Amino acid sequence: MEHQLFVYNSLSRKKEQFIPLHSPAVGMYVCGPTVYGDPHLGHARSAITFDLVFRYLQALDYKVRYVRNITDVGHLENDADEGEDKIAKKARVEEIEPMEVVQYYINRYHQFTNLLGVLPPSIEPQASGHIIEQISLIEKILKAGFAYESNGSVYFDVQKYNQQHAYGKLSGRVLDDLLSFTRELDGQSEKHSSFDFALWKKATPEHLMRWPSPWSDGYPGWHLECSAMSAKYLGEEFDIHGGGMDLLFPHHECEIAQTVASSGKDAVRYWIHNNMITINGQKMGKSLGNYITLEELFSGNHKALEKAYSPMTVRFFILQAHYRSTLDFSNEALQASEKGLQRLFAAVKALPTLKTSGEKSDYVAELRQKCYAAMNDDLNSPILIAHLFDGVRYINAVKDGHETIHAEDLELMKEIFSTFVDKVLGLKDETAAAGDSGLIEGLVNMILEMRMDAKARKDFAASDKIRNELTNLGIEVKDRKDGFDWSRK
RNA sequence: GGUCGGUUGGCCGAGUGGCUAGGCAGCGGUCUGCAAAACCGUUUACGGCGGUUCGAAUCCGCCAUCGACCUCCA
Repeated sequence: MEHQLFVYNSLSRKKEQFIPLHSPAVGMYVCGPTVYGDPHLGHARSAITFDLVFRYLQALDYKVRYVRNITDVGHLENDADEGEDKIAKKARVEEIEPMEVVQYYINRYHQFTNLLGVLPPSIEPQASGHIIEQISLIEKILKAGFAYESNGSVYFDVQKYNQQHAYGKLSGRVLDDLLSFTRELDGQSEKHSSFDFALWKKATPEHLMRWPSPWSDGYPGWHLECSAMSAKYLGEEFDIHGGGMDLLFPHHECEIAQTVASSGKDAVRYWIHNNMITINGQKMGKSLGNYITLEELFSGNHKALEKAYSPMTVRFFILQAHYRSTLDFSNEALQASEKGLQRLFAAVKALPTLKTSGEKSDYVAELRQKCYAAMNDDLNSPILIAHLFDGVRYINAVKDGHETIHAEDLELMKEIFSTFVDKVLGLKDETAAAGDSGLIEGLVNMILEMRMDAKARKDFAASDKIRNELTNLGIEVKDRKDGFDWSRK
């Protein structure tokens, strides 16, 4: 590979050069949503972060198998492996089948991530479709002696595991410290220790989602699906595992323990975690009740929203921050992104119309290098965007005749914008996309030509009337020295 | 209490031992019948206190403060 990509590995807490196990093939597993609620801004950040990784790896000519799971079973409502399954609860409350809940929210998730320009993963496995794999993994862990059965349920024996391996190495935790601070078990629990976690849970009689197993009719523990499905589709060892930072502990820590316990080795080479979205400095989350769903965001129908924000505005807003930083939500920030994105696309639209002349310059080639350098440095999309805005300034200067661009440089500039704006950042011009745009374009151009004639006659009453009418129809007109530009709002 | 991470100009948000991202907003100007856009210029920030250094916002220490995780959360 021509470029040296460095990514921050949560395990080593350092930026490391990314070297795939089997280049040019890359295996990436990302924790997807638990489908019991509408997707919100936090889901968008995770989806977009790993979409960026997916896209950039492909731009570097890697062949990526991107697996993103759907959690549709086993994710419990409360702590200590004692609560109700989230999806089962939703189904009970709404008096529908659990799988109806699952399907509904999968559809919603796909609908909204699609609007956000998130590419579908290569494989999107569901936990409920991989019960056999999960049971077989439990058997391996039992056989290796790192789990025990208790009243029809199976638990992972964290303390035993910790005697031979380092439990907590991903999140920087020390088991003894954890144990000394945690509350005592009440003696009723099936677990030997509070940090043991469920691999298999025996279903209560009223529990709807249940499968037969050697231990009981029941269902798998939440952490298990990722270990089982990543191994199935990416092998015992693979390159990247991603997810939100809030999954680092205990979810990913447990995954590591399960994998090491069953196979004796670590599966994941690079752990990548995206940071949270905050609102008024506080994490946006379901449990805090301060989250904004994507539907609300796109419609503006939420008390915290001054207006609706388009999917691309949201995507751009998220990409303007580095994925490992918290990103604070505010109307002001979203509106700044909205304006900035318009400026970016105005330049993209101007690009094919630029007149070429003058000498070749190093500027464009250097710009291209800077863009790659930004992405190679732990996928620094905000720096990439800053460089692209440099390019925007240059494009505008050429457009206004203050600067010249050689034909070869123009081609290179087009390539840069196509690669980075379209392919890597995945930004699409929403205003341009319409099925009948050909007809509309023709009509608007015709009307604006007539307005030009009116202007030439100094009939400003007519020309202003045309402009006002078009503005009312959502078409913004911008006069130029030698003609006009227009765009749909 | 433990672990980790922030604290940057009006707002968002990068980065860095010396060359002072970027976006948005503001101000002044160019252009324009007007408007918008664009362009040019402009406002020069890094929580506090010490230390290291020729030089620190960037490294170290202490303090303050905010947050994340330690229960489910992207």
